[in-house]
Amino acid sequence: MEVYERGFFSISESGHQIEEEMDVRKGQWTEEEDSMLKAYVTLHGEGHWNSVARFSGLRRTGKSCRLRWLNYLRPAVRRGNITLEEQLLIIQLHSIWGNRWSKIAEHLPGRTDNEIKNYWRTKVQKQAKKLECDVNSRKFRDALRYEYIPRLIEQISRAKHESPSGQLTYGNETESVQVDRSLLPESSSETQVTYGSTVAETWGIDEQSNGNGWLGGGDYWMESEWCEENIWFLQQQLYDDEDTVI
DNA sequence: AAGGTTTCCAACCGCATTCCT
DNA sequence: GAGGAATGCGGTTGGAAACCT
Repeated sequence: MEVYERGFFSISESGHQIEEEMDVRKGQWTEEEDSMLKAYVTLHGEGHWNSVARFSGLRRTGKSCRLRWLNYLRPAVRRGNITLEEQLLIIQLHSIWGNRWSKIAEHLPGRTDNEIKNYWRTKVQKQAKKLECDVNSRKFRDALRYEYIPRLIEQISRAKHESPSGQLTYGNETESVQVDRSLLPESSSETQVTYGSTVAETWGIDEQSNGNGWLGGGDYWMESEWCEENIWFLQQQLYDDEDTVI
């Protein structure tokens, strides 16, 4: 169903402000709108979104055009599931920056802040809820950092060795993700996790195994790792730590 | 098969920040 | 420097798809 709302387009033209009232379309973008936006931006470049909205023939607001381009149409945008390495990065970077999604997204080539935010809410927060603790609580963070992630890495390594070729399936990725050492928290003597290197290095994964350092593309989604066994394990850990972790 | 519920993600909204005149 | 427009960011929501009963 098409949804229109009466709204104003406001643009600067030759130093003058022009405002025009017209119907503004809302809701899902159609293929036709996508092609119009793509064609316009390809020709004129990014930016000046209100002008894009006005002159491309799209009955959308500048904001809407910008969002659609950045989150969906931009050639650099990676589609598909968040890879394991990306998941690890997100968890790690979130522990440093919190909900600063755009900042986190800067370190995940082709991923948008919106995608990362959605991932966090639908996957990570959901698990925190299952564990009956707040996603931002020290408990949950420590559980992830000291127990869950190393355990995850162990499982990956095992899977790696169990695969017939001795290698993980990486898919067709060509980009690699690295974590800036300065962005990482201090390493802890209490954990086997050592921060301050590439993610692969950090968790003992052989970066050379696929020739490009990318761990993604395979079937190693976090979803599959949040199995009952892991939930149980984390719950036990949380209860065990009840007195020691504030 | 049908209806209800849950999940997921694209897109909207409002506020903050940056840019421009 | 001030004011207004444009852009960016993070929280929230609506609805389609998937799943369950």
